Amino acid sequence: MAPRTRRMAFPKVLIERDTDSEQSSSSDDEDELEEEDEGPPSESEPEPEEEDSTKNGYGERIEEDLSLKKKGKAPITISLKKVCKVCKKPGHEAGFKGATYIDCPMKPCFLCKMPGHTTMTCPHRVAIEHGVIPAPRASTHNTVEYVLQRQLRPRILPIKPAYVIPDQVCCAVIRYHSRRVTCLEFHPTKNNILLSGDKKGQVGVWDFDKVHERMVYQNIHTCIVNNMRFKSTNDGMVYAASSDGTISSTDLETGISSSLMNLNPNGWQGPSNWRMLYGMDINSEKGVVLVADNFGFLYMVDTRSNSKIGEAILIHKKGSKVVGLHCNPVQPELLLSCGNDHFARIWDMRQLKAGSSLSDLAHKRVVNSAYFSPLSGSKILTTSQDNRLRIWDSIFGNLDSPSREIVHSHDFNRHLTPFRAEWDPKDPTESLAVIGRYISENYNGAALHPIDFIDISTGQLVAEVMDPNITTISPVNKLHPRDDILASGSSRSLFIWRPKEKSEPVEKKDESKIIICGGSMKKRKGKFGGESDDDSEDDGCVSKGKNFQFKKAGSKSAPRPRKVNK
DNA sequence: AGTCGATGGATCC
DNA sequence: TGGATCCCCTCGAC
Repeated sequence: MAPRTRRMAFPKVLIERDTDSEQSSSSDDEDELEEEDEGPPSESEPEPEEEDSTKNGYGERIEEDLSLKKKGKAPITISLKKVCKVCKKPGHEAGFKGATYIDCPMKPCFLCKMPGHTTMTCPHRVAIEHGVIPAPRASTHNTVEYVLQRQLRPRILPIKPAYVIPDQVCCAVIRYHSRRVTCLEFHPTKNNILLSGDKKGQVGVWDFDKVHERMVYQNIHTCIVNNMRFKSTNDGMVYAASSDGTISSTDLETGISSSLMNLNPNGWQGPSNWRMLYGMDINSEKGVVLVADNFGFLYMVDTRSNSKIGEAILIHKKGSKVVGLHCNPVQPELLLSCGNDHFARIWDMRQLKAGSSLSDLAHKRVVNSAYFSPLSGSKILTTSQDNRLRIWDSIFGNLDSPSREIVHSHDFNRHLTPFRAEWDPKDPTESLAVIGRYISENYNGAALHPIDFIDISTGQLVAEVMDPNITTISPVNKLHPRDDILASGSSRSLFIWRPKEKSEPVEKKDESKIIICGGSMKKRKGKFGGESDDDSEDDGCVSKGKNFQFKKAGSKSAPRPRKVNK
C-alpha cells in the first residue's frame, strides 16, 4: 500500500452522527439536537431551505461548515443528522418504530388524504367505524326515483342477519405461485376448488379441502392474469384475460388451453402497440365474453363460434386502461366498466358505442373495480385509489353522486395487485363487502395488514381478520358463493379462512394443512425454519410444511419484526 | 441486516 | 401528447 503523504494541508473531517434515536425518543420525539456539538450554534438550527445539495443517498444531511473552512485549518464538520425519509426534513422521522408505523407529519394523512393530521389521529382510523361521508343529497325529490326505490324496497330485508365472518385460517398454500397472486375465482359448482392467477401468467387450481391437491398450469399466459371467469355452459372451462393480450380458454382437467383472441398477433411492436387485456366478464345470456384493454377499448367474443363480434368500442378515455367489466346479474343488457380515466360507466349492451354510456360515475382517482350487487344487481360498489369505497344504492336513482363514500386504506402501490372490494354473494341484504387493508396495525408487536369486512350500508367495520403468520398485504380476496369461506391471495400465497367454530385452526400444529410450494424455495433459518435439512423442496410442490410453523402472535418470535428504527 | 430492483400512476413541463 | 421524475407501511432475492 502506498504510503500516504500530504494529509497535513487537508482539513480534518469530523463526522457526527445522531445518537440512537430510540433512546432519545424515549424521552420525546422532539428534535433531538446534540448538545455536545462543538459546531457554531447557527448550525444546530435545521434550516428548511438547504435540501438537495447537502443530502446524501441515505437521506442524511451532510453539512459542511463553510465559515470554518474559510479560516483554513479549521476542521470541516460533516454532520449526519437524521432526517425524515419521506420529506427529507429534520426534526422527525417517518417509518416503523417496532410494529407501529409513524407517519411523516408534513404529508397529508395517508389514510383519508386530508392535511392537518396523520393516520395515527385520523378520525377514520381511530373510530371503530370507518368514516362515512354521507351523500350530499339526503333525500330525493325526483318522483320517478321515489317510485323506483319503493319498488325495490320490498326486496330489502328489514332485519339484517348476523354476518358470518370467516376469520380463521384453515389452510394455506405458501409460495404456491412464483409471482404474486392477481386474481381468485371459486369454482361455480365444486365447492372446494379455488382458481388463482398470478403476475407471471400462471393459473393455479387448488382443492383446498384435500389441501394437497393442487396444480399450477404454467403455459396459459406469458404475463399477468388479470381476470378469470368460468364458462357458464361448461364449468370445466375457464376463461382468463391477460396482459399478454390474449383471452385463454382452459380445460381445467387437462390444462389444455386455447386462445380465444389475441390482440398482439405480431408480437412485440413496442409499448405503444402492445395491447393488454384487463377487465373481463361473461354475458351468459348472449353467450359473449367481454374484455377490455389498456387503450380504452371493449371487445366481444362469441363463445359458440369463438369469433370476435364487431369492432372494438371505445368505452373509456382513449389510451386509458379499462380494468374492470361486470355484467348485471339481473338485467343482462346492463354492463358496468371502470378504469384509469377515473370513471365507472354503465352501458346498455344494446346500444354500445363510444360516448353512449347511460351513466358516468366520477371518481377522484383510478377506479380499481366496480361491481353490481350480486343478487338484485341494483347497487354499485367501487374501489378507487383515492382510498375510498363508493356505493350507489340504486342504479335507478340519481347517479350524480354516490350514496356513500367510505374511507378505507387501500392505496395504490405498483408492487401490489390493486385492491378490490368484493361483495359477499351470500348476503341477502347486499351490504357486506370484503377488502384487504394496506396500512398495518400493531397487533401484539407484529405489524399486520388485516382483511376488512365492511357493512357498506353504514360504513361500519364489521370485522378485521388477520393471522400472525400472514405478514404480507392481502389485496386479493374473494368470498365463497355458497359457503362461509374467504379466500385470500397475499403475495405468492393463498389462504382459506373459515369461521372459528367451523375451522380446525392450523395453530394446532396441523402442518398438513400448510403446503409450501415453489421452485426456488430456500431453507429458512431462524424464526420459521427448523434446522431441518430438507433439500427436497426444490422440485416444485412438496407438501410437508416442515419449514413453516405457526406461532402465536406476540410470542418471542412473532413474525415481522419490521424494520425497527433504532 | 442491508441493499436492490421490479415498474404504475401522478405531476410537471 | 410525451418524456422525465418522483414516490409513504412491498417483497423477495442476494
